[in-house]
Amino acid sequence: MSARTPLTASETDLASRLRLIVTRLARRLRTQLPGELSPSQLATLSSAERLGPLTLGELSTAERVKPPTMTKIVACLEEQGLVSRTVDRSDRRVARVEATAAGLRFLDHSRQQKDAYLAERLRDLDPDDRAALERAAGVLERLLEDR
Amino acid sequence: MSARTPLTASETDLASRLRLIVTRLARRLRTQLPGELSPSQLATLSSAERLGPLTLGELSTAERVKPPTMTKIVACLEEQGLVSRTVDRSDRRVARVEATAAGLRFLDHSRQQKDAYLAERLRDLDPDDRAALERAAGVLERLLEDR
DNA sequence: AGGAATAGTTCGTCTGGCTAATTAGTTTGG
DNA sequence: CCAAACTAATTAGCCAGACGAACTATTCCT
Repeated sequence: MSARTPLTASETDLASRLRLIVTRLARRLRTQLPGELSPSQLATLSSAERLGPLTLGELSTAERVKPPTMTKIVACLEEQGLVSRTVDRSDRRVARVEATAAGLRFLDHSRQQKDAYLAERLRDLDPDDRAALERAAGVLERLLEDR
Repeated sequence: MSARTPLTASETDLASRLRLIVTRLARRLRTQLPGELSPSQLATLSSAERLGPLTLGELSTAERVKPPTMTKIVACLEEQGLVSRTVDRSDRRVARVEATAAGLRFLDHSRQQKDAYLAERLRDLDPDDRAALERAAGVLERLLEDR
């Protein structure tokens, strides 16, 4: 976490370009879909799907949210039938949260909508611009992997 | 805005990879720096800098926020000495908001911090991975332009 | 068995956004 | 030329989402 040697100008320059791009594009994707679920509800639903059945505690650390908040988020998702809770049989303190079929449908639909926005713009690119994005996507995916 | 021909699988696939990358990275950048200014305060300060002296009304449309909200945001920034307000001489209803020297320093500092997170990770990449990102940055910048 | 630890919830509060109504200043039609 | 209509900003009151502290229920440990 500590700096080893000072960062070069080209390093910080690329970093700040990427930061601007990422934050602006994310904002645009977010505002694209004034969904019926709050951002953290949607994110929680998505985590529940990606990471399989999770306890409330696991969900709250994954979403970087405090336990009381997660309690409310999950309660709301459950009311709408998008997730189900099942108490662990061997430890009845914990409850596992899982996306329901309706939850999966909802996620799928909302992703399609968001993807459509991007895809619509991507289709206008010439092949080697697109290839550049494919390449960068791989690099960034690896970069996001290791913590 | 309407679809011309159905999107191909590779188009939507790249779109959804990019969407995931962008939303996750944005989230990480956001939570990275639990700054002393709220997101919209920071964004407002930044707009005030980028777009020169702006009226409250202009700021509130730029930030997609309602006028009363902008009143509060600006009041808070002014209290901290990061922006200044000057009433228009010819129309005394409007007030123009401008970043002060302290505001500029603050922005500069906070940008450096945010960039540091990314830059730290970018420095571990081999040259052609970095080149791929440079290339992609250009493509995405253009893509964000036309809207 | 009984105390410490753990998962989740409840309660009260704070923050940041909104709408509706208000104030102050400007423009315009009769 | 002045009253009505309009406009910029503010004030007041409300709501949603997040938080910390305290509480309940359950399990673990000796």
